Amino acid sequence: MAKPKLLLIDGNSLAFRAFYALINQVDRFVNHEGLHTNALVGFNNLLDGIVDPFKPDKALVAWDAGKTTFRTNTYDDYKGNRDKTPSELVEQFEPLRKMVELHGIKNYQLVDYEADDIIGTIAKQGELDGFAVTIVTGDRDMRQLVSDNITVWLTKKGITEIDKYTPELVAEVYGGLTPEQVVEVKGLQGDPSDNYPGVPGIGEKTAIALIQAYNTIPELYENIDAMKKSKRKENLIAYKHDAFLSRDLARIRTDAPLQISLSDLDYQGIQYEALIPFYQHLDFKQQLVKMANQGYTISGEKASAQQPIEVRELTANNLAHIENLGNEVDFYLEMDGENYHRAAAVGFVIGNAEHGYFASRDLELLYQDTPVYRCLVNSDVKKNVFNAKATYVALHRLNVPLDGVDFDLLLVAYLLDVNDNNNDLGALAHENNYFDVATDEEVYGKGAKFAVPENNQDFFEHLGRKAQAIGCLKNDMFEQLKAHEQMALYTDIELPLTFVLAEMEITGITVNADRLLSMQSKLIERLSELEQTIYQQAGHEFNIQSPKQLGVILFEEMGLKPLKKTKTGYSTSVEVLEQMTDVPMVESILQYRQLAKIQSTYVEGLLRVIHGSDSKVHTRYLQTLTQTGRLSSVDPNLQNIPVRLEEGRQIRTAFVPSHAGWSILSADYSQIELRVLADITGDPHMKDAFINDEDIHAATARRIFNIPAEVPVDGNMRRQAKAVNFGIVYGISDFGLAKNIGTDRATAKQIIDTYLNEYAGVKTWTTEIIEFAREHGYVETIAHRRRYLADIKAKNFNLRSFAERTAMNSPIQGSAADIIKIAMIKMQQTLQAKQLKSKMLLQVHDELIFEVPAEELDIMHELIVKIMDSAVKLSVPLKVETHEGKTWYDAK
DNA sequence: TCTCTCACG
DNA sequence: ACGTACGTGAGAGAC
Repeated sequence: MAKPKLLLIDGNSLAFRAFYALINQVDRFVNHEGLHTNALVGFNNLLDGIVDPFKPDKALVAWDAGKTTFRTNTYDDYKGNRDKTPSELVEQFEPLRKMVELHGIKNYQLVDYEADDIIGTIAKQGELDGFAVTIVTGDRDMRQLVSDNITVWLTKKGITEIDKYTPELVAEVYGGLTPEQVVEVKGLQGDPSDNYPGVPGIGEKTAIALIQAYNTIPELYENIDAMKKSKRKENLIAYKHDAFLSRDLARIRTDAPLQISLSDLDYQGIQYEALIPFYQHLDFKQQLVKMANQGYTISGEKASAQQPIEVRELTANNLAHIENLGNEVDFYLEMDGENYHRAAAVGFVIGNAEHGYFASRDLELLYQDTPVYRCLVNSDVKKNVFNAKATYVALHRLNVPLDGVDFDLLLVAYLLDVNDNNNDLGALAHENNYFDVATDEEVYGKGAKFAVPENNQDFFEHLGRKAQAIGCLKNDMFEQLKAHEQMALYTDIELPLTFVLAEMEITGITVNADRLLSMQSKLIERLSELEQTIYQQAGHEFNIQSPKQLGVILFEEMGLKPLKKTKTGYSTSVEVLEQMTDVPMVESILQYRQLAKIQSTYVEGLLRVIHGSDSKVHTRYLQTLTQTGRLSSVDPNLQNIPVRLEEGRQIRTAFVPSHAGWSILSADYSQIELRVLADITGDPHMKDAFINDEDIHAATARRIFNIPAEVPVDGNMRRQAKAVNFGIVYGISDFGLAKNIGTDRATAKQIIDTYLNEYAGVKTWTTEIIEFAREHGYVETIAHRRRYLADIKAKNFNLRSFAERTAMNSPIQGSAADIIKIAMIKMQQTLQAKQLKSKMLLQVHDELIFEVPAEELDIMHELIVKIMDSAVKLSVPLKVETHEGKTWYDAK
C-alpha cells in the first residue's frame, strides 16, 4: 500500500517569493479597501496549482513567529542586514493564514523558532511514522532535510515552477554530497542574505570541493595541519569560529518543542462555501468566476460571476438589425484552426453594447450585398476586432474586403505589454480585469479535444461575450496607449502594418516544387551514402540524429574527450564537433547533419506547405510575439532560409517570381543596428564613420587597435572589430567576446575597455539606459515601443545581468524594427499610388523581397532605395543595397 | 512536452 | 563567485 502523504509548507519563504514575484505590479493588486493582494494571489495560485492536486493526508503551513529566535540569541547579527519587511507584505500575513485555513490546512508557528525548524521537526516525526513527506519551500537550505522519505520541492523562478529534490538530485547538484552535508557547505560558504559569515574567499564551488575531500567541517579542522600552506588555509584557521557558528546557524532543528503533533494535521479539503466571501473581500474576481462556473452561487454586490448576455441568432430574416447598428461595431470571426490561410470560418458575431449582438454559423450572411458585408467594407463604420490580420485574411477568402478597423484588441494588448504573449482573447481580457468572457480552451477544449459546440446557444453566447469584451476594453486600453505615448505607434505603424502584412501573406511567394524534388533525390542519395560511411566508422549502426546515442559512441566507445556538457548529457553541437575534426567520423557527422537539416527542414518542410491551388507558400507573420518589436514568421518560417553555406543557399533557387519574365528584387539595410546605435548614443566617432560612408568594422578596428590612417586594416583585426560591434549591440561581456573571437578573457576585456574609451558616447549611453530601466522599469525604442524589464533590480546576478543586456539591446533591435516597418507601409502605399504591378513578398528583419516585372525594374530599384533610406530621419544616413535575379538565390 | 540542434537577422 | 552575447522557428529524439 502506498504510504500516507504529509505535506509541509514553508509559509514565510513562499509568501516572500510570491510577493517579490509580483513586486512590479504591487500597485495593480489592491482590493477595494486598499489591501495589497499580490502575495495573496501568488500564494493562492500555489495552493491551487500544487497543494490541492497533491491531495495530502496531512498538511501544515509553518510560519516564523517573530524577529527574535534562538539563532539571534546565538548570533546577534543573524539576518541583521535584512531590509524591514515591506508594509505591503506585512498586511497580507493575516489574510494569508486565513486563506490557508480555508484551504483546509493547519497553520502553526512557535516562539523562538523559524518556520524551517517546525518543518524539520515534523518532517522527521512524519518519516518515523511511515509518511511520505513533501516539503514545499523557496529556501534552498531546506535541501538538508532530504531523505528517502522526505522530498523537498524548491520553487525556481516565480513560485509555480519547482524542482523536486530527492537524495539523487541533491547529490547531482552538490557534487555527490549527501543532504546532511549541505550544512557543512553552508558553514564554510556563509550566507550573505542571512548575514552570517562563513570563511572569507570560500564560495559554493570551493566549499563543495572541501567537503568532498573532508566530509565535515570538524574533520576538515582535524586534518588542517596536513593542508598545503596557502591563503585559503590561513583563512580557514583564522575564521574557524565563524565556520562552526555558520554551520550551526544553517542547521535546521529537528527537535523543536512543538505543541502540536501529527494527529492535529489532518487535511480538511477546501472549504468552498467559506472561500466565496473571502475571495469577495479580496476582489479575486477570476477565482469567483471559476467557482461560479463550477456551480457555486455567488451573491452580493461584489459578485462577479458572468453577467447574462443576450446574443440573438442572425438569419436571413432579421438582417435589418445590422442596418441599425450605427457607426461602430464589434466583430469577431471564429475559425477552426490557427492558420487562417487554411482554417475554415465556422461562425461570426457582430453588434455593439447599445444594439445587442448577433451571431450565426451561416457564412452566406457575410457575402456580397448583404447588410453585414456593407457594414464590414464601409470605412466609415468603425470596426473593433481581435486580431485584425487574421480577420482580414479570412474575410478576404470569403471575398469580403474588410475596411475601417479602429481597434485591434490583440495588437493593443501586445503594445501595452510585449511580455504578455498570451494570444487568447479571454485570457487577455482577464488580465485587463474583464471577466465576462471565458477562454477558448474553457469553451472549445484543446488539442485533439478541440471542438466548437454543436449547441447554438453555447456557441453564440461565447461569440457574443468575445465581441462584447472587445468593445468594452477599447476605451480603457486606448487610454493606456495614450498614457504611454504609444497612440502614434499604434495608429501610424502597427495598425497600418497589419494590412500590409496581410497583403504580403495573401500574395505569398511561388516555390518551384520540381526544383525542390530534384534536390531531394540527390540529398537522399548522399545522406544514405554518408549513413553507411558513419556506420562503418562507428563499427555498428545507430541513430545518427540522436545526440544521446552519438554521445555514447563518441565519448564512451571511442573515448574522445567531452568538451562540453548539456543538462542531460554530452553536448555534440557543431562548436564541439568542429574541435575534433581529426576524427574521420566527426567530419562525416557534421556533413550528415548539414544535409539532413536541409533535407528535413527546408526541402521536405517547404514541400509540405506549398498550397496546391497556386504553387505558393503563404507564411504568417506574427506581429504580436517578439519582445523587441521584430516580426516572426511561421508556417513556414521564411525568415531563416539558408544563406551562409552554399549547399543550403541552393534552397533559394526554388523561390521564384509568380510570372514568367519577372525578377526577384531584394533590398537590405546595411548595418542598420549599428547606425541606430550611432544615432541613439550620439557618439561622434561612430556617427562620423557612417556620415563619411566608411567601412564601419575597419573604422572600429583602427580605433581599438590604434592603426594609423596610412596602414591598411588586416582581415583578422577587422573580423575582431566586427565581433566587438556585434557584442556592443547585444550587451557585451568579456566572456562572450572571448568565446566569439577565440582569445582569452583578459584580452577580450582589454578590447572592450579600449572600445568604450574610444567611443565614449556609447559608454555613457549604456550606463544611462540601464539607469533609466532601473528607474522606470522599462526601456523604449524611437517609436515608443516599450519593453518591461522585471529583473532589472533582481538580486540574482544572472537575472539582473540578463535584464541589463536586454536594456541595451532592445532599443537598438526594436528601433531597427520600427524603421523597416515604416518603410514597408510607405512602400505599399507607393506601389498602390503609382499602380505598379510589383509586389512586396517578404520581410527578413533588415531586408525586403519583391517580385518585379521587367519593365518596372529600373523604377523599383530607385523607389525602394529612396523609400527605405528616408523612412526615418536619423542623425546618420541609412544605407540600402538592392540586388535582382531570376530567383531569390540570384538576387545577391 | 521538453531538450537538443541548427537555420536566419 | 556568479555564468554569460540579442532576437526568432522547426525537426527529431526521448520521456
